[in-house]
Amino acid sequence: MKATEAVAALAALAHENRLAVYRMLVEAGPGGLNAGTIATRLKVPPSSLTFHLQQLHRAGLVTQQRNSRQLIYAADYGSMNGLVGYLTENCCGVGQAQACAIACVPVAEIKKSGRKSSKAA
Amino acid sequence: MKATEAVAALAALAHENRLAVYRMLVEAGPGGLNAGTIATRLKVPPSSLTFHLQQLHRAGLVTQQRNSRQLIYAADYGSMNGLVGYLTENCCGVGQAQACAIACVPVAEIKKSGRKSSKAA
DNA sequence: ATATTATTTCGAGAATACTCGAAACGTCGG
DNA sequence: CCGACGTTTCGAGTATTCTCGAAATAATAT
Repeated sequence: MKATEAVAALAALAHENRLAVYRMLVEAGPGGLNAGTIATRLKVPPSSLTFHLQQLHRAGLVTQQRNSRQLIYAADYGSMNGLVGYLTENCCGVGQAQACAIACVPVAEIKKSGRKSSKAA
Repeated sequence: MKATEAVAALAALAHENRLAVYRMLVEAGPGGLNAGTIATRLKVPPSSLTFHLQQLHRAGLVTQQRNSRQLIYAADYGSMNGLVGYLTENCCGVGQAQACAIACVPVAEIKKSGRKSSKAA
């Protein structure tokens, strides 16, 4: 992932409504949701929602697919993982990742062993 | 982590220079770097860099500490992990995370088993 | 005290992003 | 074909962010 792409993805997520949309889609799973459903749930005017969905789509974070009259949006998990990987790349230096392995994305660890018991931030 | 905090963190990272600063600090490790070093490496005017460092600091992504004349900035790994966790929360629904576990943040998996062989995004 | 270094604050112009109503566009049912 | 539905495009006003030189602040050395 290039820096430009990462910036685009982060900018796309850096807005209250868009972040809410994205998380809604992440939770919704591969089936996604249609635009109207999202607009209703978030109480955002259709034209505003389109604006935000386009930002997410252009950034590659969500996919768009037509189902007859409806447009289905779904989270693109690959790009999400790419972004997370980009942020944590070379954490604590290239050869010494072990030095602070606990600090560098222990999310998966937490998810595997226990529940969400340690809210880091 | 609240939505407002996440938006602030994402907005802080959603800029070419700031993302470069942040990744530089993530790679630098807990020791951090002083402002001047960052400004020199990125070829950004001091006043501009301060503006960006403040954004990162206010968002809680980096810590600030004075060392005599120099100000040392370091990545706050806890907040980074919190942000990543927030993005991937409830992936594919609360009770059915297993359904698409591979899609939901396999970053740690990749880091553990092999090298960076599969560039997701 | 004075100079030197490291960094921040101030300020104002330039650029970019956000909101949302009205109108247009694709799709389906009758 | 025509109406209804779901969604997007257009446009203009409003708000926010970015940039960076000049001046101010903090810390140290002579």
